[in-house]
Amino acid sequence: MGAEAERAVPEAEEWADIAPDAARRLVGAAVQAFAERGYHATTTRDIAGRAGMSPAALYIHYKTKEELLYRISGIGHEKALRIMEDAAAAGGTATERLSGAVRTFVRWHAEHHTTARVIQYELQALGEEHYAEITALRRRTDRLLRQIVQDGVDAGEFHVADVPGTTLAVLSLCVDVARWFSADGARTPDEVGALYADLVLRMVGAEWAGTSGR
Amino acid sequence: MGAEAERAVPEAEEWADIAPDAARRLVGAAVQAFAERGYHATTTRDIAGRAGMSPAALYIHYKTKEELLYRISGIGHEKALRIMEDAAAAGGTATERLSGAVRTFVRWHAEHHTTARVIQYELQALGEEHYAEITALRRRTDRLLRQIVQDGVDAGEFHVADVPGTTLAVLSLCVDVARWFSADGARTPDEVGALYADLVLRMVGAEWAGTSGR
DNA sequence: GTCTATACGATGATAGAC
DNA sequence: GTCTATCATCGTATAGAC
Repeated sequence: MGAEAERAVPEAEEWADIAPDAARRLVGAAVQAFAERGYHATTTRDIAGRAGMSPAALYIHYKTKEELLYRISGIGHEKALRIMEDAAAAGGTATERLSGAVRTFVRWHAEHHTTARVIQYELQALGEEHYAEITALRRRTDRLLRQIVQDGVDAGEFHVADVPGTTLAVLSLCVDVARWFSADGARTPDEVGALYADLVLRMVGAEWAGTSGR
Repeated sequence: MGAEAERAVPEAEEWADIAPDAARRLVGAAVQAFAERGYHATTTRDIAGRAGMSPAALYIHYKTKEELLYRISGIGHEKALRIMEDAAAAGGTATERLSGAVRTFVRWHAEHHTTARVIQYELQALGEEHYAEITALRRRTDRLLRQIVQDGVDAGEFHVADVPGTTLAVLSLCVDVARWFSADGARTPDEVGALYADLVLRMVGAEWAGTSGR
């Protein structure tokens, strides 16, 4: 990476691989608008306007408004899944893997809260087929996390009575960061990630959990 | 309560104090529609249709579609606040009060997940003034929960490094139940409430937390 | 209070010039 | 590829009869 590109806005490089330039600008504009007002409250005119184009220009690059949401959702969910995959495949104890997974997953949801808010809370606006496709990605993420928790239980590191229920709660907790996180809030994405990793280790009854608060 | 009124649908009595009958039916229809599709994707025609009325009939009872959301949001948030107030005012240790608060709060969000989904996830559709009013109710709920946590820390029952952050996480966790809970899922509202009460006690490092899983 | 009919602005999407 | 102009439709809300 060139040292001169300091990227004040994380979103700037988030869609770097989308070409041409106009298509990328449209995605960026749509993410912002969808996150602010919601999919249905956002007009194609608004999206095009933010991208510096006429309303018609949008349809050169995307067939419908829904396709725009679908693209955003796909890329976002693949990124979230990748994070979970990497954490699950990492070495170390279940405790270390769970801690890493939560820290990274939460940090991404905080850092990219605009994108995350769209992919997590505008799902229902997807068409039926697209919705099913995205749901499959979500289930894979859930399975990976559940396996880490199960590994910890099997190894005697965690103490969890209801593994699926606890996993669901953990995922719900982490995802919901996208809803309340604000860039000008009191906490950095790093700090939230660290806090949440600690909280989740407590939730699963990890042996050494809670040390930091004791 | 009469033994013959078995209420298969919890929503049926949720708006019991709204009169006249048509206004109540409209609120019920709006809650269902808003929860299913979201506020902006719901048309006034849809709401009126579900309530068995013509589109115009809606405007006899509510000035705008937004007012309908505002009424729903107000009643729902007041109920949620009441739950938290009762739990905070209850006797017993901080551990008992936190456990009770979470169990009841979560049970309500599961049992009334349709209403809860609307009041928690369609907030942004409110007008500016209404939004501010509702936000005030939300802040009171947050303060009450935070005080319980702080009490537990002060009493040495809890071990929490970051009280506001942990409280935020707990509230986020509990509220998000409304998003994923389904009446035909594997768990009853009671079960979810019990699970979450346990998880939250672990999150705050309550002295005896985690017993059930160990 | 409810209905039918309708005003009227906004919206997703397209046509055709450049 | 982008723009201007425009279409067809939908959506909120109102008017006026009953």
